Amino acid sequence: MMETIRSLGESGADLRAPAVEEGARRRFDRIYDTLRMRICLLEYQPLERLREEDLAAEFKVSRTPIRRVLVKLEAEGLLRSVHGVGTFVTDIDIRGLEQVYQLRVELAELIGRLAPVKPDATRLQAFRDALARCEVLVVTPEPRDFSRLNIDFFHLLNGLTENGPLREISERLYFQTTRIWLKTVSTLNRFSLVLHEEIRTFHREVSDIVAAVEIGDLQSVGHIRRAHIAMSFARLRAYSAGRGTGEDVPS
Amino acid sequence: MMETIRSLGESGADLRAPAVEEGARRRFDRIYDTLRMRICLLEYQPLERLREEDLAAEFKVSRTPIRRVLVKLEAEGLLRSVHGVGTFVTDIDIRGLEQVYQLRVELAELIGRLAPVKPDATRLQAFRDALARCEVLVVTPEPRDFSRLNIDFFHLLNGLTENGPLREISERLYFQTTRIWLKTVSTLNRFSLVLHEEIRTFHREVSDIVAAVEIGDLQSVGHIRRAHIAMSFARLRAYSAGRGTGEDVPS
DNA sequence: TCAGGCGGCGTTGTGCACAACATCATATCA
DNA sequence: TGATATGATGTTGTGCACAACGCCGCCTGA
Repeated sequence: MMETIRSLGESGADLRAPAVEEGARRRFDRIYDTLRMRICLLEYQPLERLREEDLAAEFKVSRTPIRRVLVKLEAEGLLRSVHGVGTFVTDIDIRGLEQVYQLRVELAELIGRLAPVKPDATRLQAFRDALARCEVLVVTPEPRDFSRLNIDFFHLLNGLTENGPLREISERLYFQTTRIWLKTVSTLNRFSLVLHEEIRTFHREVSDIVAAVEIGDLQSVGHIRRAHIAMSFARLRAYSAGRGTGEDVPS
Repeated sequence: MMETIRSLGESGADLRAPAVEEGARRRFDRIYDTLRMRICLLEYQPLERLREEDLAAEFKVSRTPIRRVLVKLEAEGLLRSVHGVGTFVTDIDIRGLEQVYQLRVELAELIGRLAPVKPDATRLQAFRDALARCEVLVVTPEPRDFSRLNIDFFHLLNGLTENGPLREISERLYFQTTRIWLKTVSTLNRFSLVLHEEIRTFHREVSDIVAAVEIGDLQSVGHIRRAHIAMSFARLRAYSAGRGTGEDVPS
């Protein structure tokens, strides 16, 4: 979409500068991606306050372009600015989280049904690489690497549909939920135990999905994913219900 | 969601000023809603250029708050700013439009399945009012009134689910498609004929849906709506395929 | 006659100073 | 002592001047 506008002047200008100097749009995207990733990886925790001036100093720009990024992140539902008070990372209660998960469950199935793309050799190899990374994680659990693999794997799956709007929406909802999931799990006192279990579960999911991708059955990919997202939320709810009890945990 | 943040300082401040003077956020929303409605009603046509300074003059503010609104509209996919050139209303080709429609078809059914709300007396009356407005339109077709009724009826339907994220996404996709639909139809030389037919079709849809709402069968509402959205796109595609031929049209 | 460069013009992007606003500590009075 | 007003302080929102950028007409040379 938007081909007509893109042809107005971007196609020739994007490749002019090799990689070193960046235009306004490139800088904007860079800051936006950085901040969104920080929010998603809990470097900025929910309810944490961000100061425009600090960000401006860090990225070596004035407040103005920072504010542009913050406005977009606010439109995506990740931030909330309050005049005279501050800009805060949003939080979602269990009820709101359930709504987002319900939607993600349905959307997961759509990826296999709406404009699925037959994965080429490169993409297939990327899936196998993800599976390999997953197997490493099972042996040596690491929260941060797990989060990154989770994000990367999500993007791989998202690339299985050519429906652009579906991709955008799935990505948005994913970024909304994964950080809350991570936050809830990381505050458990059984954290390392739960993490290990979650990684093993994730490993099973990746195995199943990669197997389905190998034979080109994208519909099954959707069904597998749907089931895992639903179960993931069910476990999350169970975790937060029994939060802090630490029942039958040795250490 | 975001209860914790809302309690930081908004709840008390919103009701302090009765209605006459407006804070920053209120002004922002007003300008945003105005521009979005203009885009949706084709007051700003696709590919049309908007000048920040003109908008600033019209709304009696500087370019700064205008730019905030434009950034948000760009994030929603309705605008596209190009440095040194201008800000343009986006256009969607038939392929992109099909993707959005495919998604809307699926989402329509979800409204009846995810957190449906039993409509109260007030809401029910609103549905009956919409049906009445529709019956007036069948007699006296009017493009603008039809667009408004279409938007209002969409919001009524969207209110039938309590799933906030689903509402947001449906609304976003609706605003993306309805203006392209209107643009395509209005450029036909059989315009008035097609409009009349579309209004009659819409009248049948509203009748069916209101009947389903009356007996509280929201699942059926979703199914009816799904069918009508799909057929609407099929007709749209047929229109643009036979655009300008004017076959078997008397006048 | 035409190809290529170059400079004016209009638009969006940026930096900076100040206004508007919310919060909190302090003072002041009953 | 307590409650209320009030100013200090820090934050986001706004206005304005200028920079960066793209487009287009003109000019120059072959």
